[in-house]
Amino acid sequence: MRRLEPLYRSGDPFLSLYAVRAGFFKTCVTGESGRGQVTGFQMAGELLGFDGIGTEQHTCDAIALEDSQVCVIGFDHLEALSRTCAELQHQIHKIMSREIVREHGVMLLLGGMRAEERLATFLLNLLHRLRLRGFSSSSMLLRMTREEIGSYLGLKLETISRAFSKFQEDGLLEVKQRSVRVVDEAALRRVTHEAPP
Amino acid sequence: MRRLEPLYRSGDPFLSLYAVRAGFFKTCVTGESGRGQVTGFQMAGELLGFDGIGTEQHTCDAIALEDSQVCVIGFDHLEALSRTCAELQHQIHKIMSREIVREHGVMLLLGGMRAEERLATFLLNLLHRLRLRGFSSSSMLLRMTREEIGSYLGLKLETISRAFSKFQEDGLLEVKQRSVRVVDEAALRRVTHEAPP
DNA sequence: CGATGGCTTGAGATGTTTCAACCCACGTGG
DNA sequence: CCACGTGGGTTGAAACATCTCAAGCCATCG
Repeated sequence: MRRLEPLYRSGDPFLSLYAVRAGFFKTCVTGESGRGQVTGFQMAGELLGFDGIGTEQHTCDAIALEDSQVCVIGFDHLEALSRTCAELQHQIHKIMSREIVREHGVMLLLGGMRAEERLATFLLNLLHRLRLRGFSSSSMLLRMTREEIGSYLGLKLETISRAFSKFQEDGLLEVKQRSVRVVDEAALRRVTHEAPP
Repeated sequence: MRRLEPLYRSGDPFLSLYAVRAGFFKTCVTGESGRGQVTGFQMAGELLGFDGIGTEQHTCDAIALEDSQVCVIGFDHLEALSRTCAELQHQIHKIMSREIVREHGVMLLLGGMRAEERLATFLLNLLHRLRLRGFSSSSMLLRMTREEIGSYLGLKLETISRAFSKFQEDGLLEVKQRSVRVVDEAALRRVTHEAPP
């Protein structure tokens, strides 16, 4: 599928999970008040669609941020299969549990952290996930806009932009538009650890 | 179990889920930086412990906010059982999915709402859950402190206190310590809907 | 009855948002 | 091939919401 195309939208009937085979997605919810929020970014190897199981309808939008390929996993089929394979069954539970825990982390971030702390946490998380996939360098090409990062982190795009500039001034990053090189990873990590009393 | 006793703590090995039979709990995570955050409140009929499946260890603390009783559900047992009963299996998936969706809602709240909007949303959600349990009145007795509400909503206790006072002044609530009577539910709902552009 | 934990309220400090202007990179069509 | 339009990004100054600090109040319990 092509960039900016939706994989599914809030309200669509839930039939399948999707494994990202290649590409990059964002998921976003829209509240009653029309306000929207990015709830996550998904890259190759990650699963999408768990939000729909509870209500038989998807409750958020999944949008491709670059041309992508997904593997469709019929959920009925998956449930049937997992009844015959305890290992598979357990894996499903683990993946959903990890999603819950990941969101706890986001709540911690949204609930108490400063802008720079949020961005540093976000960048380190991205870096970590890229490394798990063998991109062991410290450079990355962001697939999302400042606005999308801001939405995810509960900040405005201007604030994200300022934080990037600050990190660059302080020699933690080299930022050229969407490309980010982590110059001083230890210092970036320190930013996420310093807690104001 | 008695008030303020932990049902489980972060780091405890994961063995079981817990169904709240009676009483009231909070769950809270603690980040690297020592910062803590309440991630949810659970009342009778709700399930606790899903955070532990992914890592075989609990990743947050569950604390009783009043004397409570839980039903322990061995997870191995539950998985075995659900392999023989598609209906049960599906229920488990649904419950976990709903937990994920609930957290999306909290992210929306933490990411973009104003203090009063957050508190109004929180109170309406509590009211809703109490009504599902047959407490159809518009009064409730809060089981948590202002500080715990604040932690959950990403605000300081003083801000919660001020928001309560404001709602009282405006005739939306009657607040006497922990007891809250919703006087104008429609107006409270309106507070949650007005979005600043 | 005094101590304690929880709650309220005020005033000033702080961090983020808002508004506005401007810049830059990229792609398109003349 | 260049000019221009557009979406995304940067930066500054002022407005705003929440936090911080501090003082005081109220209920509960030993």
